[in-house]
Amino acid sequence: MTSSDRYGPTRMKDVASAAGVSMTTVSLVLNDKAVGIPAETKQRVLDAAAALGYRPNALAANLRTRTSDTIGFVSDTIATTPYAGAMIQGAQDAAWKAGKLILTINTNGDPAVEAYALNALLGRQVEGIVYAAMYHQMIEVPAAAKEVPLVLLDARSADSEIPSVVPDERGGAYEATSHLISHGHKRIGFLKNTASVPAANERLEGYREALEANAIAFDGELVVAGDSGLAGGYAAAMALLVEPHRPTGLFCFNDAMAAGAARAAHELNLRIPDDLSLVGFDNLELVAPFTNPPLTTMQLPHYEMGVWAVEQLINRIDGEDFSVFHQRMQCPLVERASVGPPPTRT
Amino acid sequence: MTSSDRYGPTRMKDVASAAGVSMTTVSLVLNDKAVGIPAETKQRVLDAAAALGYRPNALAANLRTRTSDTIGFVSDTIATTPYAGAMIQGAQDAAWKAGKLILTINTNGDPAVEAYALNALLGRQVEGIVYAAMYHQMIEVPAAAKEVPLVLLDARSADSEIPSVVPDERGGAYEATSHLISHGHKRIGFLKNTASVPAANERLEGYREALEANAIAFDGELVVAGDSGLAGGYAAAMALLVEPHRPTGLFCFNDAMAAGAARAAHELNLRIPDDLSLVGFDNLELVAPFTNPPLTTMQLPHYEMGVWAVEQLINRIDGEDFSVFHQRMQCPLVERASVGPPPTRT
DNA sequence: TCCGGTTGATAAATCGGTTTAGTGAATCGG
DNA sequence: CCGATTCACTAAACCGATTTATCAACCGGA
Repeated sequence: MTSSDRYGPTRMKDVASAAGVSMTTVSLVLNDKAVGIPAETKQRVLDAAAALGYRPNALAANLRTRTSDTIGFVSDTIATTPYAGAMIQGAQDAAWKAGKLILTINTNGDPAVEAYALNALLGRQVEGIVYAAMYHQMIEVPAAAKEVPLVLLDARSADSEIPSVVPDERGGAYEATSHLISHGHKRIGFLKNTASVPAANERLEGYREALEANAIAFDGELVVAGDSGLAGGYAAAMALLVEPHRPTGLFCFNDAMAAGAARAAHELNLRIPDDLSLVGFDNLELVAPFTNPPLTTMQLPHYEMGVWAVEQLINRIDGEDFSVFHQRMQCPLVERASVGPPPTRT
Repeated sequence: MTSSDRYGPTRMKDVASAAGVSMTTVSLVLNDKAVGIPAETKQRVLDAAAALGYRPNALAANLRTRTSDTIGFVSDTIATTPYAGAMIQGAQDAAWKAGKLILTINTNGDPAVEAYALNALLGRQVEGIVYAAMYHQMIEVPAAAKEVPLVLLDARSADSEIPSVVPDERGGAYEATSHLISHGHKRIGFLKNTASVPAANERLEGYREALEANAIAFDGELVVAGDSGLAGGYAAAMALLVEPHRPTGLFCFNDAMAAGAARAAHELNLRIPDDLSLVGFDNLELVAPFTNPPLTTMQLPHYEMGVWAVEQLINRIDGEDFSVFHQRMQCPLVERASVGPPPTRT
């Protein structure tokens, strides 16, 4: 019944002949560039397109316009962290708002895969690339990635020309420590982790700065390192809590360590928050709310970072904004029930 | 210095004139379809392509070949569950192996977004669509999605023509219960959740079947419902454990409820696993290993489901396999330390 | 009647590849 | 030595859109 008895989806040509106009007219109408086309013709085109169930072939349009409305999302690892979801969600929401789709690839940290992946993305004419790490780290970006606008997500590069967004670790640590101080704590321990990641050093700095700002002397003995899991937190906390002059508050590198600290406290018959106050970091959605008592902690702004990265990328794609090169995203405090005033006698 | 002094990336035409051959030859060589082309010419083309840093425009190739090497991944929600990562990872790995890229969109459950998203994907000529839910559920698939091969991931549809993969809830529950039975437990409770999702009913069935298979009478009083969080598990377990003839083993709808049950046990001074054995479900990566003691639980095979979905999709795209319509993926038991023999006197 | 300007539209080039249909020269069988 | 293959390669059509350049018809004014 259609004008051409061809197998396959309807093309613009089909719409054109159905409406009795040229392809040019159809294109103009469908893209709202129909400046001099009378409403009657316009409607005829629209009707024909609807009747035929016409769906433009984006590949063809993109080829001609040399665009793709697609951005690449390259990550080293997706599955092994619970943070990934929020970051991707943020990135997608921002992309969606700008009418762009996201091509995702995760490389599992394999440089060969990475090179191949970048080629695949660039071959598909992605307009920009978000390069995401699943925890705050320094990375080296392959040269190929720099062929299009590029933004680093939860990672930084030695190349300062590449915009990046990471959590404000120092600020978060500062606020966490200040939170304890504001409740009256003076002896505050820091459970740091042994790994040498940016987060570790910066959170320690934030802790120190908060003490300093409140005229509390930094005491190296109150900083104990452990591995960043529950066991490490348990061990580190235990070391501090058995001391006679033990701290009344603990700022922990992350929620897992905080959970370990809580376990140590339970074993020592210290009640939380009555005898010991605890602040974690990360706000793990399935951990922090469910410790006993629920853990006060700092939220890692993964969603917001994802949004920022894509927005920034799109600004660069549009050639609008090149000003901000390095964003530190604030980590908000999530108050639950693990912080209270210190016990009256220490 | 190049043959054409044009701005922009090098095209096949450039490679052709650099190598002194036609575009046809270049295309043939680069796509390994060069049947009758002598090695010398082939090498000249390869060298020219390398020298110019030629990267084929996939959009153009795809337009001509009417393919896209792209599949769409539509999900209702990504961020709010910790499972998403593994599913996406599985899907990506399988896609990657087949040389395809994944366009991801999440709709947040909004039907308008969904319709728009499907149009965007189909417009980009995706070869197939994976439709993923973030927990096992029944869904209705928009008609548009059926225009290309389609596979449901962690979801089922009333339309039995659509292949789907979901966890084998019943089998998992059967194995979990059997695990308790094999340790000698006879009075086994089931903490079910109140929501009416497929997982709930099927896990209850698996529990009953395991009892039956081992000649243990089903006792409705040992099944208590609670909300699917920690609080619900706590309340439900408490109700069972204060009874004089309390169960010695508990199969819990999920790990969060199991954690709640553990908390209830602690309060009642019941030791795990000496006084009470516990099996969870989901193997939440940040919960199950860190309860005290670590929780024996059933793993949801998200990665494997992701792989299966894409493999199945690709089979259908290639027109190879249309046989399997509904896959139930086994949930393996993850043994930790929360199950032991029942106490000698109950 | 002729001219300049607007209106409403279109033919054809183009994007960058793939693929079909050939072409001219060399080789081969008889 | 001649027709038939094979070899090595290419010109041109094509995929399905966008965009440029152009055109016919009409209108008002000189």
